[in-house]
Amino acid sequence: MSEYQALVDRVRQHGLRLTRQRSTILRALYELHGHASAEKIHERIRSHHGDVDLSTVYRTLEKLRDLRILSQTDLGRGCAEFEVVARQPHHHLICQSCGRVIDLDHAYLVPAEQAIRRDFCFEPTLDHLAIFGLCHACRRAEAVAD
Amino acid sequence: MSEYQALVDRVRQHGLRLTRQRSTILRALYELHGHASAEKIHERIRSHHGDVDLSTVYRTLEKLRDLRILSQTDLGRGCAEFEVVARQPHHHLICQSCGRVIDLDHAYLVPAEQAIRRDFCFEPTLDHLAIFGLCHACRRAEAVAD
DNA sequence: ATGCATGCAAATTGTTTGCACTTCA
DNA sequence: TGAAGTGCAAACAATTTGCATGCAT
Repeated sequence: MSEYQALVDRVRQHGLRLTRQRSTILRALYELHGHASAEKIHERIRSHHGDVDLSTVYRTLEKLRDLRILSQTDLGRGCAEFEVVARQPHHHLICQSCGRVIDLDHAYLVPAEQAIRRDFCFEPTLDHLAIFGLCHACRRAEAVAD
Repeated sequence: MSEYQALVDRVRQHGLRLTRQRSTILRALYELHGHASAEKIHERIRSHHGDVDLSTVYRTLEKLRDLRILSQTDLGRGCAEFEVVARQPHHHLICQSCGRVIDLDHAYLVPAEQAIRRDFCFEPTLDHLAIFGLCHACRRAEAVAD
């Protein structure tokens, strides 16, 4: 079963109706693999599939996020970014200076995650964290400038 | 020397002009201790001090953030929140269901921070992280509902 | 005095909403 | 059939910008 099919099935299982718009949005999301803003998804659909109203895109993304089929993250680009929730959570290091995005394996956060769960009975949604900072290159550049 | 005076000095040290607006914004920020949105700061100023244009508030906050005098965080309330950077970093657990905010000591993130620095030569700005999830009470409520 | 800062008003951007119409289950 | 979903246009809210004027250094 394709990954796309699996997505469609999950939507169905939650009792959502499978409309043309929804399957198109899922397809676009799958094709864009990686994060995508509502706007980007909308564009992709306009250029590769039929058309779906932007407000429908927003409504659908919100619904899928609530069902935890998608994760929503703020990558510091001034808009929400969505992604299909992976079996394996993954995170991002975002350089505040050059904008570079580095993938970060979930293993780095497991200790913190466990401690938080243990000490606060708080279940963190750590499937897609954004950590801002300075990358190697920009750190250097800044050191020189000082 | 008061904390407020220290703030003013830091602004000066960075070569910024100390205008009436800027010192008012710093004062409001100090008085509000804790996070505050541009809007909230603006309101505080209107009710307790003279008046400063909202756009000036935005411009100032941006500048102070760039100088790392302030930290900017997205606490999921649909607007940016600012806070004077503390000597001691601190973080927040935010319940996606009820909106409750729980303080999280920096110690929880030290291992991750060190590993990231070591493995990626990436300097994370971990002075104010927001971790979303479900608090104890909401976890329970959800378990019952299922 | 000069250039950084401000106020004002208008523009932008991302997102949400009301409502009549459509469509899937 | 009936509730859930959609398109459209309009409303919103947060933030940004252009430009003439003002003030700290």
